[in-house]
Amino acid sequence: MDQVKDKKILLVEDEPELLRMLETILKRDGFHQVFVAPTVSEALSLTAKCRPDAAVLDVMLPDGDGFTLLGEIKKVRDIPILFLTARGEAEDKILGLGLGADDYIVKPFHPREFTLRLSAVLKRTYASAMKNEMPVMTLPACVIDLGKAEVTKGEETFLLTAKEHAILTALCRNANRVVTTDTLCQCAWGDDSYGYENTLMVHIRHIREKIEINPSDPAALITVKGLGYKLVV
Amino acid sequence: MDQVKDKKILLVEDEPELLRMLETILKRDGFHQVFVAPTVSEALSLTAKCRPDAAVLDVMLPDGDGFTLLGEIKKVRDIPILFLTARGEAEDKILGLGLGADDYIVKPFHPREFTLRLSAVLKRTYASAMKNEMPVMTLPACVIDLGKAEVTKGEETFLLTAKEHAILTALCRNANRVVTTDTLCQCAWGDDSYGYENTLMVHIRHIREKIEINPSDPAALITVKGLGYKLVV
DNA sequence: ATGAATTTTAATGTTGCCTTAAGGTTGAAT
DNA sequence: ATTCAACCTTAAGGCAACATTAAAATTCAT
Repeated sequence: MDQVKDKKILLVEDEPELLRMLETILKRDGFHQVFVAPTVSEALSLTAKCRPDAAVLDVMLPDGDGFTLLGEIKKVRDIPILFLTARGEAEDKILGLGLGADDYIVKPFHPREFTLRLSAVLKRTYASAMKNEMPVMTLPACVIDLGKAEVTKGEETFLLTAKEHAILTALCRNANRVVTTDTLCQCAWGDDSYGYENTLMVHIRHIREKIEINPSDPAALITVKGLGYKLVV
Repeated sequence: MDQVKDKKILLVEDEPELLRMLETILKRDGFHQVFVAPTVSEALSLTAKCRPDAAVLDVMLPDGDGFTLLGEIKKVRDIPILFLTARGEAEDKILGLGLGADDYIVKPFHPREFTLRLSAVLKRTYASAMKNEMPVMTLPACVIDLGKAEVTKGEETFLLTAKEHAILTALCRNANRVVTTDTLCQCAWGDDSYGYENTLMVHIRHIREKIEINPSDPAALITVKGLGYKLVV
């Protein structure tokens, strides 16, 4: 459960070829929550919508430069920021002056160096926060973050309610294994949980609405008739 | 007075030519307390004697490698360490695995990049110590300075009271994650904190009045019904 | 001791989560 | 085909959890 790889990365780069390459590298090295934007304006709206945990910015962008974008992002979210730059291109500006950049990487770069620097920055920033052991589950359709009590599906994130959180926690802890209805009820309502089977069903539906692509044709939260449910990851 | 330049730097490099170059660069860029050692053993004795504030280690050394030296140094002093490495030379080991390196630089490098990275590492490590242990959080609407126990929103600055400070500290330490009501009560009132839930709510309101644009429509201090609160940054 | 600032209590208002319940599907067994 | 059981879906109301406010109690500095 490498928490670093579960962080949401915002990639801002206008050159399509380089963008595709960066995305491929990230995905290959295990980052599965990558959001991309080719312009400053799109980057800002994405930041508001997806709440990334770190951003990688090219210095040169079609509708502005990375420095001002950094300022805008930092105003909204205090996340670590990594710059992409050509050799000699304002290197001292980036790290030296207090612009707020956390690191920068010089083009052309070794693919691994990219993810290494990103991981290092994330580790520094979130080291203390990552001690907490609430798991992050990655499904094909979404990411379930029990610590944040939220699930991110595509570009929207939903908050989990108390019951949903309790039920999903039980399912995540037993990922890929069937959890009986009784067990789930106990997790959500305590020992005296008889009579909540119907209510459980409603909550299952609500959870499916948040984690499934098509809630009526579940692919992750599978019901096993007569037994209970299982979360397939 | 630039504190960073006053820090003591330990340089461990066996190749005389490169060593001289590094020393020159450091001196030229204002670092005036530079200690050098060509071997692991000498580096260790120097560490004990001079108590450096940061170390720059070559990966390859005549009587051992930089990794084990890192371990030895970290055992004695918890200082930031920067690695010198040739391209491709065990790059992933250095940053990827939690070896404790704070940064690394690939040979051959731009002279200025060297001091920039070193400065950045020093700033990161000692920035909080130079001011105060307490973190500063930047939210869209305000800046929370726990060290000063104040929050600045627009043009006005509010002081935090003791309870507000305790609660906000717990929330900041767990930024973006849900903190249960119980935990918050414990942080503010100690172990025997049952019965303060209502009081907590009042304090939450007061905090919101200081950190939110519209305290009645919170954007940063979010309540997660049935679970607790989370501070979204 | 006095007054201001902080914390707590308590009473009332509000919200949206949880639950209920009614009707619909599905699939297996007869 | 019919029956039955298990599960699904939906919407609406109740109620617990949270919000809000003001005033009382406490603390603290002067």
